[in-house]
Amino acid sequence: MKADALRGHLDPMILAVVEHEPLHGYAIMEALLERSGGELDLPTGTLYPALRRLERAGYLASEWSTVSGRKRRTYQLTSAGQKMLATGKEEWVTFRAVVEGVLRPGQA
Amino acid sequence: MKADALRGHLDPMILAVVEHEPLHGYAIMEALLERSGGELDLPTGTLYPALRRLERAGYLASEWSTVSGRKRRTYQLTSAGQKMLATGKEEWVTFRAVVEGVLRPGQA
DNA sequence: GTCGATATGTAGGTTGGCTACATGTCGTCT
DNA sequence: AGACGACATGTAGCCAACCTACATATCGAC
Repeated sequence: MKADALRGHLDPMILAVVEHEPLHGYAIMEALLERSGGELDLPTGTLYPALRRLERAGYLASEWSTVSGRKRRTYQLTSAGQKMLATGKEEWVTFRAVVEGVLRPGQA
Repeated sequence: MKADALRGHLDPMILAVVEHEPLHGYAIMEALLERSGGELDLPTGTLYPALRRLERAGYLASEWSTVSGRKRRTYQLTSAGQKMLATGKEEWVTFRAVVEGVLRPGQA
């Protein structure tokens, strides 16, 4: 998968994995990897700046903790984040329709 | 639809509309608009540089003509472009699976 | 003779995902 | 003891591509 393909689609994906349970960065990485069937292996230079961006925008809130000697920053969805996620899901459906209308991926 | 969403997906879409008939830039714009149900209205500052990029990369070949006093540059798919288009379609299917695996767009 | 559709193009800004680097803990194996 | 891999977080700087805004020109209709 090309790198640029993610542009503009990563944010809702991150919000989606913390929708039902707060997770820390590393766990978010693992969740994305698992939910994508091993395809989405984000470098830390992508994930951590994205998390800070989403927090600065008010879609996530974070809290530090220490688990067995390791520091964790756990993120949870805010209510603004919940709205953003809903919007993102709708936009994805539109986007998919646009691409498939043009691409007709089933056709040779 | 957010601007960045297109990133990395536009190239195969352009190749797709000239797959079966060569078209000039303006006609490509209209074809994209029509196939996307009016959603994909590309600014010229996006389309024309993209066409030149695709030609420079060897996926399109162009030819000038004049139709009722107006100059047109008509693009057609090369064999490399055909391969690229096929690859692009496959990558789209993968990408869609990744996003939907993470997003679960049907769920509230 | 003005305006909208047709037609093509460039310059420059922005942005977000990437590479590469930096730091530190913990458990396991040898 | 110490080396190594998994766990855990982060920054600096690069770059591609999509965008806004601008520039140019023809044609038909009003």
